[in-house]
Amino acid sequence: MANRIAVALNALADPTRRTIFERVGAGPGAVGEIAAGLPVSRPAVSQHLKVLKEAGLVTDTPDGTRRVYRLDPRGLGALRDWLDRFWGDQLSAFKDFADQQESPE
Amino acid sequence: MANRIAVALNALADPTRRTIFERVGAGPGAVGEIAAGLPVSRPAVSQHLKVLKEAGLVTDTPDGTRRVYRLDPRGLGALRDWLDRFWGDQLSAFKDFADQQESPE
DNA sequence: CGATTCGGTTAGCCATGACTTACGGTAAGC
DNA sequence: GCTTACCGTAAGTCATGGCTAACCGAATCG
Repeated sequence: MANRIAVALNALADPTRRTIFERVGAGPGAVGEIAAGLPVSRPAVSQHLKVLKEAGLVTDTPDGTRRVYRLDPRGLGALRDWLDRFWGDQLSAFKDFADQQESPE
Repeated sequence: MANRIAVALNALADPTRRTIFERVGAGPGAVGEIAAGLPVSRPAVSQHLKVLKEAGLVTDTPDGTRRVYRLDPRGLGALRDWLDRFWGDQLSAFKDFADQQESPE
């Protein structure tokens, strides 16, 4: 369970992979289509999609020789649940304090 | 703005750093206290805390020679907002489909 | 069935970053 | 003031992983 979070966070840590993920989030697409709008090669995109798939963040659907990728709500949901675990007492207590200090770099 | 997300996700991607983050989430503590319960050296923890701090995930408060770290709601909030952006039409539409298929590996 | 297109896989190179050891700096205690 | 405790920083080493180039498999079309 905790491992699920680890894999998901690790997957979203890479900038290129995050770009691919957001691209898929904007609408389903094939590997070639996604790679066309990126500065990396198609195999690189394929590798990234594999990582995202194993992280439960995207799913693939064969369509002839093509392969359409779309978002997978499972990974997103797990991440969200994990984040919500930190909305505890001390956090909301500190929230007021932080809102006042608000140091704009 | 998008950079804020990048830094936060990158910070949480490392297992050791995520352990430290969860430890801080369980309650404020000094560097030595946190390092005592981990298999890595104290400087390593210090470096990780620096990354977490720059990511807006924790804040530090001097207390004599000690330095107490606690959670920072800003980073968490930014991450949550970013995640919520993916709860769009296609995702909720796919949600039903996914619930039925539910392939338990 | 041969040619084409699309995608996943492998091998290898190279940059990033996590870790330890050693050091310097500051605040409390005798 | 001198020692002790606590922490951050610098330098250096080593493993992880992202990228490309080349190859192989599968499905469509003539």
